[in-house]
Amino acid sequence: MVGNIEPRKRGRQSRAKATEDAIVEAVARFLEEVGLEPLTTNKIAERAGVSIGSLYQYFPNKEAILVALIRRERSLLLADVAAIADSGASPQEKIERLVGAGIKHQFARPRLALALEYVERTVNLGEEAQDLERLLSEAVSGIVYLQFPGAGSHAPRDVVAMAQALINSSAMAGETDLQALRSRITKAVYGYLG
Amino acid sequence: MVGNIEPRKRGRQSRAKATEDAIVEAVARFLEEVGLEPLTTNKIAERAGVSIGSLYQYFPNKEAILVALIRRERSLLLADVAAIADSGASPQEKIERLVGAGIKHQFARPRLALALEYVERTVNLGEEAQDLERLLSEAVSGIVYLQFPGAGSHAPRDVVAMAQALINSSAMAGETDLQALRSRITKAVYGYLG
DNA sequence: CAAGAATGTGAACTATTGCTCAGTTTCTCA
DNA sequence: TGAGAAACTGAGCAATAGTTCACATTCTTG
Repeated sequence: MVGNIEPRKRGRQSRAKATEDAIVEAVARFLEEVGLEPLTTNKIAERAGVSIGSLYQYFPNKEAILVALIRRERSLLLADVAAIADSGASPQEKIERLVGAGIKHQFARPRLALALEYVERTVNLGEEAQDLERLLSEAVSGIVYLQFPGAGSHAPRDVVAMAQALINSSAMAGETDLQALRSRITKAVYGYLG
Repeated sequence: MVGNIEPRKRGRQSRAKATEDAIVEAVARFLEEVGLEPLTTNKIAERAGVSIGSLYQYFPNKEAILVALIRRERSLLLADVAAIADSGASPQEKIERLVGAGIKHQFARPRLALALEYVERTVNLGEEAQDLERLLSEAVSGIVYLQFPGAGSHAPRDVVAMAQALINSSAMAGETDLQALRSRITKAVYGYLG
């Protein structure tokens, strides 16, 4: 299952793009509803409403589809985080918004976010997905050090881990009061950093 | 009446117990060194130095071995946590020790702890493993509310999630200064609760 | 020791996996 | 319109999965 993770063919027609998207989205839904272990290429194709042959026209193997999904999700989050970093808001405001972005992202598809958390550590992300991860990490670090210049070297990593854990825990418990969650996280983060 | 006056013939059980333990431990090592997805019953048997037939004499299927492993690990942690809860220490001291127990547990076998975190959410834990989980959760709740009687209803769950995330993050980054980690976690916990 | 119980063995079966490929359908555009 | 390009199809292949079972070995005990 190790190998090239690039699409075999660059889709030129919109039909191709739609098929590719359908495949990635099918994996997302399967991870949400069933799980990682029973995920097979044939089931992916079936859910996507596509033949198994088509699937392998767009992805060289199963892992590549997971990586594409990770890339898709990470891009969404990165866009929000980058916008916050580049905004003219105060450092404190940026941190607040960062927490909000994390909540929004994970609450959008909680089970998917949880499943991908494991997949990300398991799968060999390609260069592109690793770049996203790096950009994301740098953006967060920048914001954290802006507000807490004296924070330790693992502060950004820890803050992300903490927030992620709190959000997950809350989402899986079915909470809906996101304002309350947001203030709990902010409290924990400032307690840790300040 | 089979009043369970078990003679417990020495040799009769020790060989069987050793085989069962070897199987469970083989899974633990495989999860640490390789991962969940490539885990197969034949590989488990091979690592345990046992035939595949023997494996199925002790466990009805692969999942059951994972559950047995989870039970083993949870029991270790529960023993420590219960001892802390039953000790005569002050509430604050109990919280300190609780954090210490979490660190000790996850740092003992970090990769295993991480892998099991995912498995626990995936696999259907039996009644016995669920009981352990419940007891653990109750013990932690008791300690948390002792020190923070006014804490919200999800405080114990959140504190555990936070601490777990910080420890994981630290362990996977290869940190060794456990005292520093402990104080960081305590800070985050008190920041969140206080 | 003898004999039954407990424990251990591994070839082999079935189902399923990831994946291929020879061929068909649909689209594009001169 | 028709012919080449793009997209799609699905039966089927080799590999591997989980699991079974008929049999061998080792232990316990009268």
